[in-house]
Amino acid sequence: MTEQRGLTLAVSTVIFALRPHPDTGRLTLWLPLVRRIREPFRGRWALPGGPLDPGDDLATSARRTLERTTGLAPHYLEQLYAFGAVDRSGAVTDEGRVVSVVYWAIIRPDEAERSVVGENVEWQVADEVGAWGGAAPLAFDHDTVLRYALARLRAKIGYSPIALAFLTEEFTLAALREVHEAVTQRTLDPANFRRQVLAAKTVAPTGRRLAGTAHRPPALYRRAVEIPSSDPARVTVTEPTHPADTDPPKGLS
Amino acid sequence: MTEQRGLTLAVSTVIFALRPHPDTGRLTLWLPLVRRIREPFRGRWALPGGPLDPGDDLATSARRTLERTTGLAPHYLEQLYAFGAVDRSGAVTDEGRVVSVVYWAIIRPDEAERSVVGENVEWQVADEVGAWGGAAPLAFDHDTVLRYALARLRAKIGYSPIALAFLTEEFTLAALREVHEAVTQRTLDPANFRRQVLAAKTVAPTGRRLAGTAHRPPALYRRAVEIPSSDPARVTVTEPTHPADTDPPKGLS
DNA sequence: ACAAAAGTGTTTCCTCTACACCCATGG
DNA sequence: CCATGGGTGTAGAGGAAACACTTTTGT
Repeated sequence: MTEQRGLTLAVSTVIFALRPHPDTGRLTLWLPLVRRIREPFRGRWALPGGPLDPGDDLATSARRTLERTTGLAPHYLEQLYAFGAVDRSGAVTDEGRVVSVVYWAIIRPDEAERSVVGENVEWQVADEVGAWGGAAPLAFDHDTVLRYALARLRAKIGYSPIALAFLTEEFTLAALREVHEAVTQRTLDPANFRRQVLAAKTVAPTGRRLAGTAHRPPALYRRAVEIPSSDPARVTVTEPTHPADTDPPKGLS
Repeated sequence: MTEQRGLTLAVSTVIFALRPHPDTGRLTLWLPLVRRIREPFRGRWALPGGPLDPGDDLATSARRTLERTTGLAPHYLEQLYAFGAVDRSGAVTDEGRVVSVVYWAIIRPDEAERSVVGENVEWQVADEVGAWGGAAPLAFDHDTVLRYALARLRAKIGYSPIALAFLTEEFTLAALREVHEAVTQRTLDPANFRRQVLAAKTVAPTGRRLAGTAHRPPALYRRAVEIPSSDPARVTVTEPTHPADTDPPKGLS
């Protein structure tokens, strides 16, 4: 096969972490954005990323971007989608066309705390970013990308144990519930949530309890399953995946 | 951004259609493969595809491949995954590395009938192809790709109306059930299947009936919904996707 | 009449939901 | 002893699975 002139393959990453909202104090999704210092879209915020190094796998490139912008390694990393519309950089620029393979990642808030925020890197509230968040549009088609990543995260947390990737080794069921509530933006019944989680056997009690809570001390739990990879090369025969996927609920339709 | 030497972006497509199995006569999944006439993997079967034309969108490229190999337009087309392992062509070849964005498609059997089968194109039974089917491995990492596409199709048919893409304008509920049975490889209770499909309101009766059946004439139905696109640019605010997709069953976990 | 599939009814089981209620700790 | 969340119990609604039974055609 011949090389294609005027075509660049880039890898970008949507990096999610949970932090309190600056106004309400409620736990919400944040992500780091990078201010563009060159045309096109100079001055606008964009997802961190860069051209694919020919020596790197796609996921490796995503990890590298993550390390570069936050200094961290992800606790979950999944390919989101390949975006390749001809006009996705606005008009086709002189430098040619860019196809982006986008990944999305989850990092833990305790680690995000000590993340090194570079000069043109800034953490922002996911739902208040870009045109959909009432702010200036992100560069390229990154508004669409971010919305799609949010949709995937919010769908997938419903049928996959990825919520665990937001938590430290030991955690209470209340903390796990707060992750679900923050991501899906709706409150859950603590009693029913507890039963569903325990029935799924994705967590196991450590036997220890959290002290100093001004109420009955809650039991501590740990992960009882590995957070599943959606890498096609690692998927077993019986298990499908997403969902891309995006995966989705139940029944026929 | 600068161009990357030694890196080609290709688009391949997994094209599914349903036909009777040559031995058992039961409805099964088939797909067209292309015999490679050049190194690497000369003589081996491969998924149809080719390098991305800089003037084409990714989906456009997939459609072009489909038209070239079968002469047809798909009734369903969805991006599957971007495969980019450094060594996915075996060793890194002289021509350099190839990253493939893979799509999967559904075409109708009545159309597949009159599909033009070229010299090095052959329709084969999906589950009997490649190393997993007990035959010679497919070229590149196409065994993995095909298995992933099959998993996605089999998962997605459970929660999305894509089964309709295998059928003509008018169809019986038995025909729709046979599509589900052929794809998932398990039999379904006709009574319960009927109720689930009707409750989902994805089909509507045409008022007409199918005659000449050696039994009570079944009612004919038509699609009552568009088969949803999973293109991120077309996804609405409320609906997630896979899916990735691949999406997946219900409940927490 | 009989076979064979269409289509309806019914029972059982299981899960999800809502919400009442008791438990254990800090102040 | 009171407030606060942790944790358990339970009754009702709804859906899925299994399967009996009736309907309508061709032969």
